[in-house]
Formats: sequence, structure tokens, C-alpha cells
Amino acid sequence: MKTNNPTQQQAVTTADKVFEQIQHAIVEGEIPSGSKISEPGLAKHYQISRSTLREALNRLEKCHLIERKANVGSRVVDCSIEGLLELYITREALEGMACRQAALNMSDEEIADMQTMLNVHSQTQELKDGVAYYQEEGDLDFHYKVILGSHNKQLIELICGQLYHLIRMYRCQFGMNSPRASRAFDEHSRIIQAIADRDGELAEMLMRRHIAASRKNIENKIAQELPQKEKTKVQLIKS
Amino acid sequence: MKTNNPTQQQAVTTADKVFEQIQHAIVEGEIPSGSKISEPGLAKHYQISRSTLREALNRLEKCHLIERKANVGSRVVDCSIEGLLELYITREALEGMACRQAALNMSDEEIADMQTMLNVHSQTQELKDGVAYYQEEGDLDFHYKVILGSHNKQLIELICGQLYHLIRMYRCQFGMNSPRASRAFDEHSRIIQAIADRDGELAEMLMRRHIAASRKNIENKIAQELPQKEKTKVQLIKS
DNA sequence: ACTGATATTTATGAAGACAAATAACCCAAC
DNA sequence: GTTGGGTTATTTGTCTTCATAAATATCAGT
Repeated sequence: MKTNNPTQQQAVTTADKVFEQIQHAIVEGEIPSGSKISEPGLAKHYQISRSTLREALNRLEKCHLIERKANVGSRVVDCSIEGLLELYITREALEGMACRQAALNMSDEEIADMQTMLNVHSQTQELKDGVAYYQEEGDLDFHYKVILGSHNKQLIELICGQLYHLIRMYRCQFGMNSPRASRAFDEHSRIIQAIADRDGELAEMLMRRHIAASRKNIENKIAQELPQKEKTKVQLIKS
Repeated sequence: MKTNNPTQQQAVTTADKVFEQIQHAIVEGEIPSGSKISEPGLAKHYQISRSTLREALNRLEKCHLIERKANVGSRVVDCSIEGLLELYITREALEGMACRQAALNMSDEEIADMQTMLNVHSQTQELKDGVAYYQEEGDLDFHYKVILGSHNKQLIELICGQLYHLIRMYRCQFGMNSPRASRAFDEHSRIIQAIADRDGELAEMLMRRHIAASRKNIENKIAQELPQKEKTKVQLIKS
């Protein structure tokens, strides 16, 4: 799986490399969500000095994967339902606008590229008739291309540079290989159509509905599961 | 002028204090936009070690006031017209959504508080019949309260914690004490009304129009000024 | 046995020293 | 005069060490 994104330039310094390793460990849940981070411990584990580790921690803080309190230390963010819903709200706003801008600013080549990508995904989806690939990779790819298509550095940095990994973390932690694959495919298709038509208003509306639908899907699952038992996390959402 | 915002807890460590000082210096233009940052130089100037300064630089990077390249160094972001417009686009998306959420989530007390604030600003505006105060402080206060009213930690962190200072920087650098004060007041008033009516959809729409109007105002100024001469920055927008 | 204060330990914040990479400079050759 | 290579100098990245604040454990007193 492609773990890196084109926005963050590839790691050259050791702090960068360790950052990516810890990032991966957090996203995949190897370092559990909500746990305290021991600077001396992690530094020893990765065979680096504490100052280098702290440099890495700063990057992690930048993309909201850890939180720091002065004179106390760092914790991995804990994945709460509320946090997940708030993240979706934010995505709806940002990606909606990104989609509108994409409709205005994407080049014809970029649009053609996205259309072929969608076709590839379509075939792959039919072939595997499993849903995992499409949602896991294809969905992210789609959203990614739209965001980059906005040609808005501010939006790209915020979504791809910061929220992206948090989204992936929630996906992993909650085991969300959403069951909405086939519907999502249609929605993606219509969004691209709107972009191709250079209809920014429609493109934004469709993208927002697309994300809002995912959010409501989650809210429904919660409404079903939560009353019967008070378990709050893992496997709650999974189809 | 109130320089701090309620979201970032007050500085306890020296790195925090230096961070705030440099932040202020950048926002006010004392450290010119686009200039390279000398780590040894700044460390000496603030009488701290380089490692402490680097800690401060990391915070500055977090709120997009400086940019770092590996093995090369840090630069203050340069304020371009494109950057300003992109920032407005992003604000429109985020604050629009924040406004919608505020209409859903604000308590009655918070709403009443905002209404009295608006009245105070109204009187102050009439009294001074100058526009500076309202725009400089009142406008930010208004937007601030709306964002906090969303009760969405993600949105609050993104806008108040990160974009806020960048917005202030652009305001200072471009000398924008916008001439839209009276119109802005009416718009603010209608937005609060929509929030009080718990009409999220309308609240978002009005907020987006409010921000978009500012953006278009700037675009018009540019369209007027740019053809006649190629000067790109300072005083370009000022009424 | 339980509470509260003190002492010990541990972890974080800050400073200084070293190594590696980049940028600046100077001189030679075309 | 301009271009290319090599050397010097500066800057950044990393490590080590010290100081300070928080957390824990210990012990006395009730």
C-alpha cells in the first residue's frame, strides 16, 4: 500500500525517517491510541537521541497524531466517536470546497486522468468483487486527486498534509472498510462528471453529500449498537 | 490589542514565550515576509540556545508562518496575492461550516452573549465613526466567537490555532483595514440572527457570502491596480 | 489502616559540543 | 570576461549533558 503522499517531500533526515516509522506505527495501531509516549523509551527503541526523537514528535504533533502538554509529556490522540464525527464535518467543508476549486482549476489532462482511474477502479472492483481494495486504496486515491486538483496550496496542505493521516488512523482503529463501495463508486462517478462539466457548485454539493453520507452511515451504526451495549470502539462500525 | 487566543494555552516554557515574540514580530512585519531565518542569529537575539529556538520554530511552522527545508533552513512565508486568495477560499469553507455548526450547537447563553457584543460594537462604531476599531478587533472577535460556538475541536484548532495568525499577518502586511465595515456589520447581524433561529443552512450560506464578499473586494482592487502598474504588495488593497 | 508530608526517582526542558551538508568564495583555465 | 573546480566558512542536524519540574514512593502521625 502506498503510504506516502506527494505533498510531503521524501524524508532525508533521520528525524524524518523516524517520524514516518512512528506515524505508521500509530496509524496501524501498533502504538495504541491514547497511550502515553515515553521519550527515553522511544529514543532507545529507534536507536536515536532524545532531541532527534523530539524533532520527530513535533512533526507528529503537526498532523494531529499526538498531543503535548508542557512539562508533562506526549500522548497519542485517542480515537473517540465524537472526534471521528468532527473529522467528517471538517472533511465535508474542506473537501467540498476543494472539489469546487477542482472543477474550476483542473486541467483537461488531469480530468481525463481521473476518468481513466475511475474506469480502472471499476474493473478492479468487478474483478475482485471484494470491496477491500476499492475502499482502502481507490477511495483515498480518488479524494486525493480531487484535492490536488484544486490547485490550492492551503487546502492541499491542510487536508493531505495534516488530516490525511488522522483519517487513515481512524479507518484502521475502527476497522472501517466501508460497505458503501458500490454506492460510493456511483457518487465518485457523478462528481467527476460535474468537474468535467466545470460545474463547481454541483461538484461541491455532490462531494459534500458523498462525505456526509459516510458520516450518517457511521452515526446510524452507532445509534444501533450503542443502546444495546456500551462498548465504544473497535469493530463498532465495521459493516 | 488582544494578541492571544483562548485556544492555545498560555506559555509556560521559554520556547513558548520566544515563539510568541517571534510570532508577533512576523505578524507585525518586523521580520520581513519572505526573509531567511538565521538560527544562530535569532538565538543570540533572544538570548536562548539554538535548541530552544528550534523548538519555537517548530511551533511557527505549525501555524504556517515559516517554511522549512531540510539542510537548508527556514524562511518566513511570503505574502503573495495568490496566497491571500487561497486563504480566503479556505476560510470560506471552514468558517462557513463552523457557522453552520454554531447554529446547531451554540448554547442560548452564548448566542445572547454574541448579540450583546454586536450591540457594543455597533455603538463603538458610531462613536468613533472611524472604522479601524471595528474591523481590527471587532471583526476578528465576531468570527472568533462563531468558530468557538461550533463546539467542534477540529474546526477550532484548524482555524483559531493555525490559520488565525496567518490571517492577521496578511492583514498587517497588506494594510487591510477594510472599507467594508458598515456592510460587514449588517452581514454580521444577519448571521447572528440565523444562528439564533438555529438555521444552520442559512447561517453557513451567509457566512460564506460574507467571506466571499471580502475576497471579491480584494480581487477587484487588484484588477484595478495591477494593470496600471506592476507593484504587487503593500498598500495595494487599502481602501 | 489510612492520610499527609517529605524525599527519591523519573521525565521533560534547555544548553552546549560535534558532525555533516550546504552555501560562499577564490583562483585558475578557457 | 565568464565558467568551472576546489577550498573555506557557515549553517543545519544530531548527540550529550545539565537543570528543573512532575510523579512516585517512603515514612511518620493520627
